[in-house]
Amino acid sequence: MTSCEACKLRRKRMFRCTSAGELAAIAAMKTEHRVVTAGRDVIRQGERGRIFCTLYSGWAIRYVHVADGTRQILEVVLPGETVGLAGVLRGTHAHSVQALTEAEFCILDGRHFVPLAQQHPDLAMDILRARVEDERRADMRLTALGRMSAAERIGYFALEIYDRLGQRGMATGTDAPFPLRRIDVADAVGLSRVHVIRALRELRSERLMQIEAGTLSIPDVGRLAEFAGFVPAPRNRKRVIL
Amino acid sequence: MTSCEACKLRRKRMFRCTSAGELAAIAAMKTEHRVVTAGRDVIRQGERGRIFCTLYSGWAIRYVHVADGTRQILEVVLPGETVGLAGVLRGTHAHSVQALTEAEFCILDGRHFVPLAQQHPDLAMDILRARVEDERRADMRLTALGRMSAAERIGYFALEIYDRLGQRGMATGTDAPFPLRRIDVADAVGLSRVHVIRALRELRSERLMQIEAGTLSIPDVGRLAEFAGFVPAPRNRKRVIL
DNA sequence: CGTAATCTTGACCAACGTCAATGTTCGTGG
DNA sequence: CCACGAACATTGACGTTGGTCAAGATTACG
Repeated sequence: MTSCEACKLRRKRMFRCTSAGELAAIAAMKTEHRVVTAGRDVIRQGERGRIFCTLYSGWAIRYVHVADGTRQILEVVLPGETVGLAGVLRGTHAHSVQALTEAEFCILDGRHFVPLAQQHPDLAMDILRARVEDERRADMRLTALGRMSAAERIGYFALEIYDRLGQRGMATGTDAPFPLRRIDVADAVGLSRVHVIRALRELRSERLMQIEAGTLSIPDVGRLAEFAGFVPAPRNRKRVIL
Repeated sequence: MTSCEACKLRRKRMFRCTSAGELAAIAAMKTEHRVVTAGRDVIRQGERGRIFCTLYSGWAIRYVHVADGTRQILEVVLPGETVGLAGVLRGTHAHSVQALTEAEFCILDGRHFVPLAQQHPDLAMDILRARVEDERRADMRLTALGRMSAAERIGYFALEIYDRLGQRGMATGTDAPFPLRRIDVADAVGLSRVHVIRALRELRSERLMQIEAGTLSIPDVGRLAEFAGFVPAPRNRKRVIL
């Protein structure tokens, strides 16, 4: 089991340094290092909020099941992000978490969270800061669904992910990995699979962006950002990692 | 100026009791009790995050300005809810807050927040809990915009507000105050004003809900909830109030 | 009583969803 | 190496939902 002390993720520049005391407490919370194949749920909507987890490698999504049998993808989860904390604090997970590619998760014991946060006020404050940043992203996604056209929504969605990949050093030049299928994009931006294909054709013909063979290409980030009304979040502060 | 110690809101059953020490610290953070007329902004998108505030009475909205001149309403703010904390922690307010009716706000000094939270870990934890609950609501709103029809979205939106009004004792029987205009509903659920009117006609003809003369009527909450896929949040814990 | 704001309706149009057929990619077994 | 099937992507035809525009109707308020 990969130990928190040896964790390569937490050395990345985008993440906050963790004091020795905090690190020990986080390590004590870790119960399992779970490797999951693509398509597997790690957390299921409705489950008791016993665990939460940090994505160590690979891609995942946070989604809800909708009454008519479809789903709404709430968020794409990238390495270093923690999911399921809400379910721990509320008692029940209100959404599922699924691996999109083969992925590794650090499984954390929810019972340890409250004492940990109370004994480490700095850490607790940075967790709050991270949620506040996530809240802003959620606000922007809501705005995209409420007020933008199909092509703009997709452009916005791609840019948000591209930006977050860049922070992790996972985007090279104009390209970034992008393992989502058309149906995943559709379920994230609130469109049908077929219409996503049509909007992607439009975006490609305008040379704004392209998704091909699991790779997202954005020839000119500024131009796509203007088209989609995307404003990157300021990076004034490093993010906590649990 | 209404003092925090004499605050009537915090006596409501839905809110958590505040210890004497916490109350003193919160009172020290309060810089102003501001009465605002309908339509006035209390926080403006782009502003430095110097202040945040708790709505004491009246209704407000949290919204963002969209490039094409329209707006997206992110949330309806009800008495006892705090807005702008994200702007304080991020440095800049990413959204505006506007009074929808004449409203009273407790204006709080953002500089005092971090020390307050660190000296009162229980309070900090309850703030985190409140945000986690808000996150769930945001997830559900996203799902409504992404996957539901016009009438369902409006039904969902109305029920969410009706439920929150109920917690505050502001809904009587089948009725609740509802000062939003058609255009406000439209900007909240991502539709045009005209289409909101059409969907409301449908909802009224099905006797699911009605908005008339500033009053929302829901003859049968269960039936509307089924129609709109609304599941009320469990009320296992009281909410913090700042 | 008059004016401004908001609501309502109908006509028309654009965006998006649905369905069905075809193409493409990729892994598997012969 | 090839044949086959499964999963996914793509396209076109067509239907539905929701947006836009413009003209009254209603309400609130001075």
